[in-house]
Amino acid sequence: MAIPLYQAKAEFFRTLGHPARIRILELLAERDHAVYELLLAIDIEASNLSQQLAVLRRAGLVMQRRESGDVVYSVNRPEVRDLLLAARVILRHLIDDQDQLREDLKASG
Amino acid sequence: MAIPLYQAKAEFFRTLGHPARIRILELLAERDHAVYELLLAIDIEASNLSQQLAVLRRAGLVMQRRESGDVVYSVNRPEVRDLLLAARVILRHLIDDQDQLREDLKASG
DNA sequence: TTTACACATGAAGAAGTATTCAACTAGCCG
DNA sequence: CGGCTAGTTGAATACTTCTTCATGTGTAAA
Repeated sequence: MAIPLYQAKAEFFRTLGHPARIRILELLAERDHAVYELLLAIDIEASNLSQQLAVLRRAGLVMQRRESGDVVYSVNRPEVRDLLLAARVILRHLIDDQDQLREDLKASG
Repeated sequence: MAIPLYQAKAEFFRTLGHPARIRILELLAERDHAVYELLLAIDIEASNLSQQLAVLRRAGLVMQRRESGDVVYSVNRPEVRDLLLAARVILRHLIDDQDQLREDLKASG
């Protein structure tokens, strides 16, 4: 095996690099969700949702269980919440920067 | 414009989803580096390195300046460090989980 | 057991990203 | 200025990842 660590990191970030997977994680960070709930919230095809859930499962980020009829997913690593938060902070700054740039251009042009 | 936020987040994570870019950010999180230093540390072609630096620049994560002859890069958003740290923590757990699984398999098989 | 529903999987074409090569630009020194 | 070195860019091909569709599996109710 022995995958270099920086490659594992890159793979990990790529796992997060999809709009549907981000939404899934954010919903699951709030509380556990059944598949049909995710389906209602996310607006993609059922089979696509399954694929994305499979990606997250393979990465070890979420877990599946069966509960009185339907399949319920939960976040396996609570730290995911911290990560999403850290990302949100940076993104906020990046977007502010962009807005600032736009302002400056408007003012000078 | 008006890109949904979860899409911006996904894009942001994809920006980090490349081994070379991770290494660049980690090196720059430590201290500023000239391009030739990155080149020595990372072992990819110069033009490839430039491409990856361009990706990070476009994302607004790093900055370029010229300093007595050579081009020096620095991290634009100090919070990147927090993010990389949060990722490291999760990754550590994920890898531990995997190891544990391997152990269990070995013990039971 | 048969039917029905909810979810998962495999495979294939479409879409996106990486790596490489060749050509270009910016700054520096003779 | 002319040529040199360091870094960047664009474009082409190779590689990954997405999305969709057809099919498979599991559970529950009839």
